[in-house]
Amino acid sequence: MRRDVFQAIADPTRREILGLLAQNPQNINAVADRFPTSRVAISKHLKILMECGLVVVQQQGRERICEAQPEKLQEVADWVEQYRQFWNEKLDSLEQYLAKIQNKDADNS
Amino acid sequence: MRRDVFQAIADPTRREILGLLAQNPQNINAVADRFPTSRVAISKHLKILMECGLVVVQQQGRERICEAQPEKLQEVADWVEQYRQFWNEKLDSLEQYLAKIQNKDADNS
DNA sequence: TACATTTGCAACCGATTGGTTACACAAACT
DNA sequence: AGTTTGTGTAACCAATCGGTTGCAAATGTA
Repeated sequence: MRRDVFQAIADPTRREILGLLAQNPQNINAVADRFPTSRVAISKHLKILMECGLVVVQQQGRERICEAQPEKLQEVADWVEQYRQFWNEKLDSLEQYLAKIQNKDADNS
Repeated sequence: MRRDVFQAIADPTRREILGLLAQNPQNINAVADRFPTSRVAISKHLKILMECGLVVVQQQGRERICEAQPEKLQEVADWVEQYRQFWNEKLDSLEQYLAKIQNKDADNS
């Protein structure tokens, strides 16, 4: 089952989990304790995050320490970035428009 | 029904639609013609993109011209950006590590 | 007026999603 | 040795998703 970063971060719980793990790595139960849902549900979310490389796990005895690996978010950043120019241009022309009508207003006053 | 930008861009077809509309605005049938799926399916995707503000529509007679409004991607950019420092730090320490073992290697040669 | 085009909406469908409970099992304490 | 702790897996469930077909309605055009 091929996992996709965009799909992984679509769920707000998974985004929150990534936030927690970025602050400090911790085992699965510790993560699950922070949410109202069951351990199994969180475990499934973690599995998805692992499958797309946003989280890595390190076995330590019976515990599995999960760590955030947000480099994979680069793919998302790149995709968004291609629209940056697009919306900056629109904002620029809006600014020019606003500047123009402000000047006009000043002329009329 | 509250739509969320993260959920909207999770689907590859919707990301592609946004790409098409960023190149040039066009009506719903024109978009649908670019995909192997039915018009209704594309129409549903467009509805989701509209509901979260990534696409705006302008009625023109019987046609509805769809236009990309990628400003809403700022929310995604902001979320990703908060992890930038995190992964830059990791890359930095990797670089330092690589530099270190390279020096060691040079010493040994 | 008759016809073609563009679109929305309702009903349906199979697959996926996010969740649950129940059970199993190895690692670590007492 | 017995018990607690951390985790995986299987079976199930309701809701959502991405897709379909069929029909209706409004706007253009011949």
